[in-house]
Amino acid sequence: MSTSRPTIHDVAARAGVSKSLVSLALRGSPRVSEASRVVILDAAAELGYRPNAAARSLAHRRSGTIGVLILDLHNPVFAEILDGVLSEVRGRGYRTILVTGSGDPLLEEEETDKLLEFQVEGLILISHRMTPEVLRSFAAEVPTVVVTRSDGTGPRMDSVRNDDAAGAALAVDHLVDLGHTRIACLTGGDNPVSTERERGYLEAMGRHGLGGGVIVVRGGLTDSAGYAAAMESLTQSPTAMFVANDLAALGAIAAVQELGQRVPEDVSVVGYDGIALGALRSVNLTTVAQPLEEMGARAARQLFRRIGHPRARAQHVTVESTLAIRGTTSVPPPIR
Amino acid sequence: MSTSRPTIHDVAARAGVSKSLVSLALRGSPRVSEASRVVILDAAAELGYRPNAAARSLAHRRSGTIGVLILDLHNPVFAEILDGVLSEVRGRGYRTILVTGSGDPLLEEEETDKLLEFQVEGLILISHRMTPEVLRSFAAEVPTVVVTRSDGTGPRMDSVRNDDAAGAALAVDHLVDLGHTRIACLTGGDNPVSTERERGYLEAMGRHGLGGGVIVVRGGLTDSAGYAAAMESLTQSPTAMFVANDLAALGAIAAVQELGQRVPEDVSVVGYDGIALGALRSVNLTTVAQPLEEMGARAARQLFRRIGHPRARAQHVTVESTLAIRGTTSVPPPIR
DNA sequence: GTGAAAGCGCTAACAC
DNA sequence: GTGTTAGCGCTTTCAC
Repeated sequence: MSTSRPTIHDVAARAGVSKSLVSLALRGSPRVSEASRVVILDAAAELGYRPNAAARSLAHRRSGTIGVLILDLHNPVFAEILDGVLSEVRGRGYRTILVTGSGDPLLEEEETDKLLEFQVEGLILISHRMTPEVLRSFAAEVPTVVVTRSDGTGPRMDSVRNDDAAGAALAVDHLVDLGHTRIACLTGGDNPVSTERERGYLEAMGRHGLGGGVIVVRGGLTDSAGYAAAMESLTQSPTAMFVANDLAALGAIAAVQELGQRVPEDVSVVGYDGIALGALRSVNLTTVAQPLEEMGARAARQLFRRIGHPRARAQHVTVESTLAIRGTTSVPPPIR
Repeated sequence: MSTSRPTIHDVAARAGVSKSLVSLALRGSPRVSEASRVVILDAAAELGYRPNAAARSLAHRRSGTIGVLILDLHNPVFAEILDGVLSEVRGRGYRTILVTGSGDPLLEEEETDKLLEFQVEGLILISHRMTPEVLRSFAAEVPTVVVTRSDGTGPRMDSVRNDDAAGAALAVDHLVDLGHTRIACLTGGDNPVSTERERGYLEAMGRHGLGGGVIVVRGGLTDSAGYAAAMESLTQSPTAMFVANDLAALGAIAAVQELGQRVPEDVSVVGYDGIALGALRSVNLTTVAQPLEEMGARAARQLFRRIGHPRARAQHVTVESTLAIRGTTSVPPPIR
């Protein structure tokens, strides 16, 4: 019954010792005699004793947990970053509490609030959508690392990101190299990451003397948003598309094919992120690939560094993204 | 500073009232005068007071959280089930703690242990891999709902699943209807769900008089496992494949195409799960679709029912899966 | 080695 | 309405 979970007190009674000795024994203190250790551990096992994390956290004044906020469980990109985080966190004896805010700034703030109520000792925010002020107020309370953005700078706040504008330029350069000039940009909407990618596209187009022929269509970061944006962009007959992320790029490919055109023969498509799914031969998506797991692992390492030294200088890491040239890009079709 | 977070005591001092009144005011009790209410709320805001969940949980003797274990963040199927769970949980004033065990029974047990240490009031296990005994021991401590399996039955344990064998039969029937006889089954490995799907395949094949021509290849539940299994199965020239899940089916399609064959003209492919990605036109995967969100929502509802009535009879729900006929299946190629 | 006692931040009677 | 008091389950001095 959850109404009567055995406590340290019950264990002590059964073992015929004091509460404090049980506490010591349970945490493997060397100052406990072998005899009592055995008795206590046996009693605990027989009773099915399970420590109460709330009580421990209260008494110990540290929770031994870190909180992770992720944008959206549907996008595999976050699962891959999270893998990196978890592999670093495990083994340090910390546990992770995971929440999602689904891209809603208010919900995200609420969820992060709850994380702090749990007394997490650190925060990793993966693609959050909160305002800089909100972010700063969290970072003032607890060590914080922001992944995929660097906008919110401030004390006690580190970041890990890639250079989205530079990544976008890689994509555009590749398409221009292939001979494309009518290159559409399907944006990811109003969020810093997408805005940067769009800016990188615009700058690169300008650099190539194509600033007059840009095609920008507002989209989103999901497959269906990519589908819709691609449909809209196709009225302007681009020969190539640079899409805000891989998921949307998959949607864009669907749209192209649905209109009876082929990828890449009629329309080339480049995504962004480098999700594992894109590397599958049936998908074979050309994309700007971020080192996702590494980003997660670095974020976790930075966090523990800061938990150790709360007053350390802010550290902002920019990782290198690379162009993964696969099967969805080729030379443009002959002029029609 | 996390070393000096303001407590209810600080708020009381600043507002010039007692701790208990602060506690009452903060939880919106009507027995607090408007005047003190304002003073207290102001003081709390000025101090940046944030309640300590551990302390509240300890005093209140309920944590207000439920724990969810999911198999794998990489498979979108779990994100979709989780959507259903979260939409039910939110609004009931409960919070959710999410952990993953990555399919490792020991890790899963550890993670679930931690969930219980957090004093979660209920457990939703989505595709766990733990043994029935372990499962039962958890369910004995806390209301538990198992999703996608029903094997572990016992008191205080509900379940939501689909009939995997029946679903597999839908797939085989469809392929046989189209005229296929050389139908391979790419299994998902040694786990109850995959085993059931394989059994359904074998039974359906037998029912159609094809029991002598079964082709079973051991695979897994990831895209790369599907790819490898498909490669292996193709040495036996099947005209159709029933694959353990959608993710693996995507891998299988990649393999078929890589060998220069077309889907569905040369080889038909049927998946299982009904992930949103499969509905995309560029993917257009024929599959046995489970009502994923609904499964999550029902699991949450069952859990709250049981939290309310811990001794209620176990409730095992089987939801209806349907065949989504899309673009990866067609009649077999003419005999070569 | 072991136990008694104080206290972590909060809630919940019960007085006043 | 408001304050006092006694815990919730655990850790942690500090005696012995």
